[in-house]
Amino acid sequence: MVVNKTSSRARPARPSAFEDDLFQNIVNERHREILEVAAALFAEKGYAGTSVRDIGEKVGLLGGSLYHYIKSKESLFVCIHDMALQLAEDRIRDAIAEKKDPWDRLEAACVTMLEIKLDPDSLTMPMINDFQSMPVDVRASLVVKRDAFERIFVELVDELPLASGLDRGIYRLLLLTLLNNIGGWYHEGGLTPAQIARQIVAIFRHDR
Amino acid sequence: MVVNKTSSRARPARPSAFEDDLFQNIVNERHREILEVAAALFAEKGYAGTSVRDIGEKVGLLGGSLYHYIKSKESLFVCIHDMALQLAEDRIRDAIAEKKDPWDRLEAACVTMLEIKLDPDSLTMPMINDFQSMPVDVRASLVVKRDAFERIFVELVDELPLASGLDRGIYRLLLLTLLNNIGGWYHEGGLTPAQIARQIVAIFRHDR
DNA sequence: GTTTGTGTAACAATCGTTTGGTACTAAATT
DNA sequence: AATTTAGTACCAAACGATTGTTACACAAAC
Repeated sequence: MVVNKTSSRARPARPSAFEDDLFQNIVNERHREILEVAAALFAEKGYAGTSVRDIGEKVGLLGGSLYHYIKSKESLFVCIHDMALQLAEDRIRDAIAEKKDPWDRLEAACVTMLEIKLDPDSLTMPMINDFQSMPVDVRASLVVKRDAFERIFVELVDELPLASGLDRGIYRLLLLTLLNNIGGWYHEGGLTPAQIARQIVAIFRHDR
Repeated sequence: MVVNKTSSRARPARPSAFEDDLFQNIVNERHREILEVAAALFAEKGYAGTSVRDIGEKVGLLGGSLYHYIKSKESLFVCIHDMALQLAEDRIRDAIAEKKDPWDRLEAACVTMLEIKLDPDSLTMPMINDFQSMPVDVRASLVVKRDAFERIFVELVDELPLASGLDRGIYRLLLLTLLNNIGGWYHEGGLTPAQIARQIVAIFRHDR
């Protein structure tokens, strides 16, 4: 039948949805795809280095068409960033809840953190460090949220029976710097995120 | 005197230079200024986030006029990057030459490295991690040179009487990750670069 | 009179974003 | 059951701004 001469575009706006579930899924599907693709691109090429058209191409849309789903490129980044932080915080709190020993808890947190940050196809990956090319006001708000997230590690480090002579402030700062920047050289095929995390904790372990 | 009606532009191309030294200096002065300003901007806003006109404005030139000194924005970055690495390597080799004890040598290297990377007005500062928004081929060549530079630390780590159970490969990778990314949060007024470096070595110190 | 430094002005490309229209579906109205 | 209405998902095309870069003119110094 000649019915679909124009089928190359114009995917059905909605599926045959008697059930609201499916409809919801389709909508969220696209939203989620955009978030994930954008997250991956931001992580790979930075915020300034990623164009809206780049994102569109990877989802199969024109750049302009993205604006049906997003308010602006900036808001898209902020959204991704916030979701990533929230998801990470939840997963980490979950992981440390079952542990009692302070060093075990720190290790669990580090392992989870790295697994999140190094997961190549997850929107949680790009808890990007790319605040650089951001407008200053946005950057400020991002930093605030990041700081809030990192308070988990304040608690964890405070629990530690840490060797005297080590300042807990810089200790935590250094640990987070490490966790945040493994992504710069990590590639699949070498050590697993968990193995790396355990090496980190091994180095940072200085008992009182 | 009305002599300088047009003085807002057209600074004398050369000073009254009987001596070649001075002439050389002036030429290099401009060159160096451009290198430094560009370095600072790249470090602050990233490569993609810094425009040629941004750089020009900070040196007091129009964007187009910069092309009297540079071949392209890309080559400017590469040039800065290479000079920074060379300078850093020299200074670090210098600093460790006088030390004998392996841990002392590592500490000297770390202190020097951080002093270089955290010096706000030095073109050595931006041994930037911003390879992200770079064309892939350029990125590859930058990584090669960076790897060459970091071989200093391969030697230093190999010398260490390191506690067994610690893999020297990741150990070095983690140490460098740390040194390379302090710039993300460092600001003057807190600990000095040297103090931070010593804290790092204190944490990384695990004798056999 | 050539060389060196700079401004002016433009180039094509790309940027984020907006507008307007088209294909389509789901629900409402007839 | 047929037709209108509403609304979604998308493309096509353009918008003004900004990007890296070049061509050309002019002024000062040699």
